[in-house]
Amino acid sequence: MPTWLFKTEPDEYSIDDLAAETQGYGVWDGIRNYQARNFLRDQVATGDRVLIYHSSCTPAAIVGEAEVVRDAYADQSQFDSASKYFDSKASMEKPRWFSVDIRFAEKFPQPLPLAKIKQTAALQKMLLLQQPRLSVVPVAEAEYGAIVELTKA
DNA sequence: GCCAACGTTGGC
DNA sequence: GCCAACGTTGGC
Repeated sequence: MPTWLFKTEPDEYSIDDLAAETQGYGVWDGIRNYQARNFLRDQVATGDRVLIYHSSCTPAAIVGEAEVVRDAYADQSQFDSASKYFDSKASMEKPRWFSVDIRFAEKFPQPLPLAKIKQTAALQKMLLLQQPRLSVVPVAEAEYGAIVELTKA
């Protein structure tokens, strides 16, 4: 199964918020970047693993894992004029943005901070480092394995 | 809060 | 289709 890394600002929506979802899954919406959108829409699929990354906080870190439970569908927030994610150029017929649903899997005993990722030889080629502003990023199998090792207690 | 990097918008 | 201006991301 492919693995992804999704970024979120914990002040907005943290892995704890995901774990606390009473419906058993969280709606991953609000992605407003075309490259990230294309990954979500075209490649992210039910069953894929998702590493959850907390950004804009101290320390920025990979904090846990989730699983995709619903393939991409139109992000409802683009149609909501009251939402900060509203997009006047999007229509029901032609949605511009997509969301997926994910289910909390686990919180790592030891989060993996960005500084540590930068120091780890096996993780130097992570797209996370190459394209620091992308919020949905594929993770290579070997990288995933290295990350799992580093997040064990 | 600063600022570098980079994505988006819009006039021409 | 170029490119300047502007906005956003995100680490520090």
